[in-house]
Amino acid sequence: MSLPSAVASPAAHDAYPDDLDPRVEALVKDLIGKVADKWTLIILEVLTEHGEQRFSRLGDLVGGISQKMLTQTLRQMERDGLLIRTIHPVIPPRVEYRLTELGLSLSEAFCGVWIWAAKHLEEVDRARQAFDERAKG
Amino acid sequence: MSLPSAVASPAAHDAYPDDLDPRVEALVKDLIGKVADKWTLIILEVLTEHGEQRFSRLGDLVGGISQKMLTQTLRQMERDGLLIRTIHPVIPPRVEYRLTELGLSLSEAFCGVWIWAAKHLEEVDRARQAFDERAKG
DNA sequence: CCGTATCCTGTCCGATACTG
DNA sequence: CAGTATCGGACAGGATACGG
Repeated sequence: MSLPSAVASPAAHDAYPDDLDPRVEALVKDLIGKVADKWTLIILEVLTEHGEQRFSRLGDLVGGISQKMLTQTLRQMERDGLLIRTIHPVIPPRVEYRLTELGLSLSEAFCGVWIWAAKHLEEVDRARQAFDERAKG
Repeated sequence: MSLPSAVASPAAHDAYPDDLDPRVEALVKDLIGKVADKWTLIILEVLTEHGEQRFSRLGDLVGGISQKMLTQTLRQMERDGLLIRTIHPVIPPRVEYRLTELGLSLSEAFCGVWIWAAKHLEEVDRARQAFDERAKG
């Protein structure tokens, strides 16, 4: 996927696609709201990095997620077509999750955000300290 | 910002930066969790597209946000160094918000996600219908 | 092992009213 | 205009127990 090149306008406006239809825009915002969930992001990253995984391993790799939230988030992602759930009829049961093409494409779209977070971690931390200092003094 | 080129590995792993230190990884996940909030995303987009804005106009442009959430989200973003709040000492009071360089860089990182959402809106919708159909039948 | 069901607590978030 | 304060309903999300 190639991003539209930023033009030299006063405020870097045109990096975003202009969806003129306000109804479409509302839908996009709504979709963003669902898909930009913390756990969804992390699961996308884990599955991208480690490939297909079974339920419990996925939970370990994600870290700090309850079984309930893991199930819930995985269901929503499955419903949205981001991943496929495969049940192997063996004992003990074995369920594996893997990204679809759609899921992988979303993961790639989020890639820049992960890089941003890793890169600017300390800068954000400093900003917070400065803010808190000003608020306190 | 240029993304690292995806290498031809089995599952497109290496698009993500590998932060080996688990403590750093935890911090990154935490930061993602805060920054990937729905309202934060939309405010980033609005300020990127329309430039510096005052409080109420911002609320209108965002759409569907309560005054409380707007204030709250703006404060957090200011604390994180994503935007600057300028108070003009006039009557009636006039407060303007504009992105910092940091905020703009985050906005750019999210750009790909907006494009993804706009592009795959219908695909997600179809996936949901198919899923619901299977669940019902 | 992979869930679902239940309970319970905290937090989100809108509505409303009030200040400078 | 741009907030702050407070209330209250809804829901997120953890802990636990149980079922297939």
